[in-house]
Amino acid sequence: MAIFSKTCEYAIRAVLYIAHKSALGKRVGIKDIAAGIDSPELYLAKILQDLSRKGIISSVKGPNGGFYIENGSLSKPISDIVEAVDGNALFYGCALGLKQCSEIQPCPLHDQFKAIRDQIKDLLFTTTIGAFNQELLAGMLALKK
Amino acid sequence: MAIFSKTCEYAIRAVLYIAHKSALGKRVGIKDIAAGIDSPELYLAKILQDLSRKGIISSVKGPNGGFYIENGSLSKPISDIVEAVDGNALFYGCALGLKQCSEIQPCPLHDQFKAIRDQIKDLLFTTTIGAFNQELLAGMLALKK
DNA sequence: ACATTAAAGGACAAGAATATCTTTTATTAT
DNA sequence: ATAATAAAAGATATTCTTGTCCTTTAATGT
Ligand code: FES
Ligand code: FES
Repeated sequence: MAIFSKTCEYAIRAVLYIAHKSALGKRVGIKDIAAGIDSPELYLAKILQDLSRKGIISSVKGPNGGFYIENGSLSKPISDIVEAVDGNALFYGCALGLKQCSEIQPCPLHDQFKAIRDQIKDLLFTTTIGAFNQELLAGMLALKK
Repeated sequence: MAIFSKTCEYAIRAVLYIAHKSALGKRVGIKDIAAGIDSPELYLAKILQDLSRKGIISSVKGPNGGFYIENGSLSKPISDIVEAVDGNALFYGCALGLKQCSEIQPCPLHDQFKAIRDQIKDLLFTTTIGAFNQELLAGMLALKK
């Protein structure tokens, strides 16, 4: 098992793709994005519809339409995407699936896992959607397989 | 999404349950285990069959039969269970689902994620199945919801 | 030997995640 | 106004995960 669902992996890659194109004032169509991140086009369309409804990305229909990200949204954390798609189990859930993670009745992995989980939170809560724009434009980071 | 599959959560909880009972020389039946870790009995039976085939736990049929763990196996790492059930994507896979995690064509989260992934590996590779036996016997750790 | 017990094995069912297809709605350019 | 474009929406298909049921096999005690 990976750390994110496949849907969430597509979502993050797509949002980062849109973000760096969007920083240039360009809107991008679903075909472009799907090709850019190597994902099934029609499935990705569903995911982006959802992110659009949730206000993480924006879109316009019609000619020259497409997806884009408000400048203000570039400073939103990656965790917003994760939470929208996978929920917050990764941030607050018990590693071993107990109903709730608790200090009082901890599971065997609790102490060590909590430290790791805090770092995952830290990574996702403090890294913004726009953080990689330069490196993405420079081609130093990959979004496709 | 949680960090382990539900199947893997059941597997780890069950193995730890068997381990601490087993340290007392007791074998435990599937009913006992399922009640002890709060899991669907028949599904758990399938999971334990699999772990038994893979040599992580042992079993005997018939009266006074049940599951147990060889003393030697108590020193096996938890990662053996995870790998048997969820594979090794968590240890070696790319956070964003790229075909392979690479230093040369890293995904945006690579640098930071690698550090976290290394800690997950460290936790699971160095923590043994038997490590929690005392605390489990003392009732200081929980395995059920 | 025989009956009883408990896991192993195979088949099936329900649900969720992933993926595709078709129609509708909004926007733009002519 | 009209035609063309592109996302939204709704419906359906496929695959994987999770869960259950039923029969078989192996071990034990009498
Ligand atoms: S109780 Fe399991 S991680 Fe906290
Ligand atoms: S390339 Fe994505 S985690 Fe290494």
